[in-house]
Amino acid sequence: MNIHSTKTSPTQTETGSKRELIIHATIKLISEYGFHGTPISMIAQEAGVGAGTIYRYFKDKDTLVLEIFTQVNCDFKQTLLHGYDANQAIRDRFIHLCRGIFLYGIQNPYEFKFIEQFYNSPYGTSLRREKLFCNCGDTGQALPLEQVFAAGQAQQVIKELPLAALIALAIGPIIFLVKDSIAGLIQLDEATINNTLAACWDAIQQKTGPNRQPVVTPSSLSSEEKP
Amino acid sequence: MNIHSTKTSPTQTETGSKRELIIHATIKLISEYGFHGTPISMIAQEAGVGAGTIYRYFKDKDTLVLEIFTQVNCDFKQTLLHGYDANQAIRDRFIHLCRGIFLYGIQNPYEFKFIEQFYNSPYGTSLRREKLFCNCGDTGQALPLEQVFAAGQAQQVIKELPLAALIALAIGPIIFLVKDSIAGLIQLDEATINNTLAACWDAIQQKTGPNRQPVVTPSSLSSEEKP
Amino acid sequence: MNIHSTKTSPTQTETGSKRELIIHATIKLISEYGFHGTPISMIAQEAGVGAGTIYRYFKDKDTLVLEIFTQVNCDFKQTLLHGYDANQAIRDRFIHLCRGIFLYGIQNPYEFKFIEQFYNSPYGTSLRREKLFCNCGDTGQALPLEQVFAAGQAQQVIKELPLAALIALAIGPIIFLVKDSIAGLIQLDEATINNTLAACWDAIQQKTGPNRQPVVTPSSLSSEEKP
Amino acid sequence: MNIHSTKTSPTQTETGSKRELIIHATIKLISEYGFHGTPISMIAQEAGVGAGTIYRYFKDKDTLVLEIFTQVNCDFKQTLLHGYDANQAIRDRFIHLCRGIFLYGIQNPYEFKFIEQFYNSPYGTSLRREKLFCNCGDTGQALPLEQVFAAGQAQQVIKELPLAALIALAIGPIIFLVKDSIAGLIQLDEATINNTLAACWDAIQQKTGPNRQPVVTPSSLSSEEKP
DNA sequence: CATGAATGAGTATTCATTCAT
DNA sequence: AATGAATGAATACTCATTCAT
Repeated sequence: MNIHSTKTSPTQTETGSKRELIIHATIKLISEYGFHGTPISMIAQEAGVGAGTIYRYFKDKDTLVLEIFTQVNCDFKQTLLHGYDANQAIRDRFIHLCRGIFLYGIQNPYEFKFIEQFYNSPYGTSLRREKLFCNCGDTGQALPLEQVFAAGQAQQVIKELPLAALIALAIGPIIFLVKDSIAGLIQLDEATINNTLAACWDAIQQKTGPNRQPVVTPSSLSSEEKP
Repeated sequence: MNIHSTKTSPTQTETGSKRELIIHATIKLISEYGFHGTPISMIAQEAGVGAGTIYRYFKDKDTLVLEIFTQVNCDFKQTLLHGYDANQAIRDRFIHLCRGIFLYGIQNPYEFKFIEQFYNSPYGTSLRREKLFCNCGDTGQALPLEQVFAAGQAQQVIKELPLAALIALAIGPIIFLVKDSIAGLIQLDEATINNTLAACWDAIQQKTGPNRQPVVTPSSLSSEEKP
Repeated sequence: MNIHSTKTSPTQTETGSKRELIIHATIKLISEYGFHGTPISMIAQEAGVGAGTIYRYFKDKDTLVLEIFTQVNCDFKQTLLHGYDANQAIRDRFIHLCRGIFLYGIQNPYEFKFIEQFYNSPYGTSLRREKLFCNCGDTGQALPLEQVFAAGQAQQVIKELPLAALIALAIGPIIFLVKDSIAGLIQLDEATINNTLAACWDAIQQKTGPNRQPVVTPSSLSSEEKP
Repeated sequence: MNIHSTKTSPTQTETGSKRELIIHATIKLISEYGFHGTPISMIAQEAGVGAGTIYRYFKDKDTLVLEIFTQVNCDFKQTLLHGYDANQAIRDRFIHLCRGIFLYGIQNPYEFKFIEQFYNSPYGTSLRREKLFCNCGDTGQALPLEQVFAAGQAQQVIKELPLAALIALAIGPIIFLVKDSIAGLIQLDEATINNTLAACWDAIQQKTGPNRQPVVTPSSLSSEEKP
């Protein structure tokens, strides 16, 4: 399951070994230097294979990255679903999925940054983050986090916000924090993760009590001032 | 500082001189394709100038981008501080700053994505997002959002989370949503903005009432259980 | 006569002033960096004029250099003839001309190196050093040094060597030494100059005494060894 | 050191591998046009290789030229020492070394001019011609020609002139003549070479007989006359 | 006349891709 | 299958030359 543990033996009898080496090298380097900042020759060197060899496994550089993204993204999604129980309470399901993102990012920093790089590139403009949780085999059914939100709204435990906003409130802070963590700006201990997850829940949960507070809105989108 | 004397020339497209044309083209293209994905020749074409002309205004490509970033980032920060009153309530100040990010992103999509690209590039690894709100002239004092958080924690209206986490909870969702908005995935009306801002506040505010709920933590970072 | 002494006044009323400034700058820079290593812009800056101005005085860069060479070379030749008396003894005439080269090189290092640069460039391949002493207005008559050599051979005071060889023996050492002097590798005092000139004369003079010595010539041009 | 294994391949032009082709082309073109006057593309074309290929063998243009110079200069020096016997008479040793320069220049015109170009370029300003005869492996001991001069002066067969002057008198004419020869201005037969070498010896040898003649020196370097 | 901003052809260098071994 | 030498198109940058002011 862990991609990095493939180093079984020094001999190259392992089927697909080279392919894996190439994939690892690509993820690592592109996560750091980006698509255009990572020459094929660098990938070949990091992978310990000849440059020409890469073209035996992938048609060209674009295909290489696209295929790797598909695979990594799929792994990522499946990781999230591991231990997921659709019958749990809304909040538990929410926390489960979001914690999964946290953990995945911390444990797979290269893959995490690779995915981010991809979404920030022209490639990722069409595909969008909303599809982050699309099913791998693509059965077409609604995605887990969306299901949670929909169910939560039906039960009136989650705010009546557009889906995109809910996703942003849930995922935005996590991506942000994981990046900082990978950059070494913060050491994410379990307490911080838990508290942050709880805070994310606070952001989206429908509050019932009297401490709701309206937002003052000085109509700032339009440039004309009110008298 | 401006090479051209900005005299309003008879021709009409002349608005802002070649330097401005180059800057605009650079922001637009790099915001979409990134630094390495944007050749100088492409910038020249988009700006409608000769490639050599760019080098009359900027020493090299690096300088071009760095100078533009400095300027754009400065504009951005000053926009945020416009109308900001440090004597207002914590929540109001928080909402003011965060709304500013929203509005800036919506009104200046290229600049917004350009800043994002920059922070995600090797350039931006040292500079970090935490410094997003640093002062332009750099008086050295604590940054506005950090001040709000510090003051809020002192007043016990903001959660006791690490600064990085608070920033993530505040800014993460906004960046995420603005990107989706720029990508055309969501139409951000004022209600959505306001509600999202309120939700961000919910994420960081210290709750006092009885509806606090602990997070179940299945100790997922380390494999060994704590007794 | 000295080109460098044109700095009469700071005001630019001096007719032809700009032209002279350009010529000075060109000689200085090309003597140091060579033709391809000296951009027009650098010449303009050194001369303190606009780049476009150079094209008011010279058609293009090639013409600029060619014209300057012609002028400098002419000045050089005329300098050599200053005080020259065709009625003096062969040796005196020889020494006079050769000393002139020495002095010219030491007093006009930029011009000297400029001429050298020119001869080492593709330009100078057609023109050749044999024409170093050609007449300025080109009256077609034999050149001074050649006349000296011819007269000397007629009087049997100069060796029966090809003209090119005599010129090489006379001028080669001087050029070599002046270059070293300009490079700061040797301080040329008058004694050294005089002694070197005397040595040059020794090289070409027809020896009459018994201390003539044949050269052992192991036929080295062809690769086959003698048995 | 040689990338290619120099195996004699079936094709015929393959002599010397791409690296050699590049080196030859570089020497030929730079000897004619100089460093700045010789684009990489021209070298590639002359060598019959792709421009990119050059960079497989040399880091950049500077390295290309520097490496070639080192090699050519080393070859040159070793050629001079071939058959050299430090126990011979001063004059014989002198003639041997100087003849070597002659022959090398005639047989390797491109290499000869390449070396000249190099010494006349900004590169060669630090390295100087005086080091022309430095040892390849650089044992640090005095250079052959200098040794000859020193020994000759000790034996009072060579004039008491500064070393630089002696070198100039010895080498200057040869370089001059070889250049003319390469330019096709003179056909150097063995007699001319031998006689020129003898003349060079005449220039530096300490004369003992009565035909020494003082030089009239009209104090030309400084304007003030000595009393 | 003088200028220097503007330009595009030209230069050094890199890199995705191919192909002979 | 695997390699990496070879390539040329593409990229950043320079510079001779022009021309509007």
